[in-house]
Amino acid sequence: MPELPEVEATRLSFADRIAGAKVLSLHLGKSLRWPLGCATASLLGRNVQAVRRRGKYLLIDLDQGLLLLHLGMSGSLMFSSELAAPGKHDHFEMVTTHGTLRLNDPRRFGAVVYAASEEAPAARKLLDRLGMEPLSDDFSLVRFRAGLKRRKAAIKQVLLAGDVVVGVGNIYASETLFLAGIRPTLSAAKLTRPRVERLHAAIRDVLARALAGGGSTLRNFSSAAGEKGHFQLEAMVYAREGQPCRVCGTTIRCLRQGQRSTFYCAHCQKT
DNA sequence: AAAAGCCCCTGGATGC
DNA sequence: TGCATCCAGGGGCTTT
Repeated sequence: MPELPEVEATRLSFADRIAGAKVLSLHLGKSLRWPLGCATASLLGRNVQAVRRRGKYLLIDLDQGLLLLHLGMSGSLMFSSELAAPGKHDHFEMVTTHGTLRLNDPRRFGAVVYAASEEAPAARKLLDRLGMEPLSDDFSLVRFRAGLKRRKAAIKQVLLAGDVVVGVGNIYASETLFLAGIRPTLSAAKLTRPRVERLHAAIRDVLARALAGGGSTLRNFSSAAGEKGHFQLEAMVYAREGQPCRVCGTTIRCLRQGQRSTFYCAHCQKT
């Protein structure tokens, strides 16, 4: 479910409401990807100061230390003062004076990790490798181009890896490459300047539009306030194998790159 | 340093 | 209806 727009929409849906809250209890059930990294009791009484995002990680700042939270493939958050009883896949719960934050994650690829600070090893291990934020000013054309220049791997996989630019998941990787008219298998280093320009614009455009639409995706999504997104952007290629390209009618193809599906139009994305 | 594979886990869809 | 197989929006870790 969550690529950058969904993670950001999730953040926006509860950041203001939880800010200033005091932690009353904290519970990590069936283990997620890693252990929390501290005793839950040690977090009681701390205050939530803000919720930030870095890549697909949510950073919950406490007055001392922070929680890093990742939704993985199937995670979603709810924040409310009136939640129903926890279900089978609710693996993390933090009760605060402003409401209860709960992580539901069937596949358990998600994570909740405590770090004493953003410079602590527990945080750096996860954050250090992350590339530029696509919706921020530091995602400049010049830096994007420089980042791609030193990568010989296929552009689709470089986008997905997240060390040049973060937040582009498997759906948006296919979609942005279609919009930019670039073949997913092309080496990142070999992209011509105009192609890099088009890709740069496509990434910003698609992610910004998805976010503006309430952070919904091409599939299901609801924010931590339980609101569905209203993203009406239709997939041009994703999951459309065998169907006609919406632009030229050519049959959309699917290929495997690094154990993930890639969809593209061989006519609109010639090289 | 970079790239390629592997793996974590559950559920839904599909096919026999 | 039951069972096996395949696939899924992520990403850290280990091996080349």
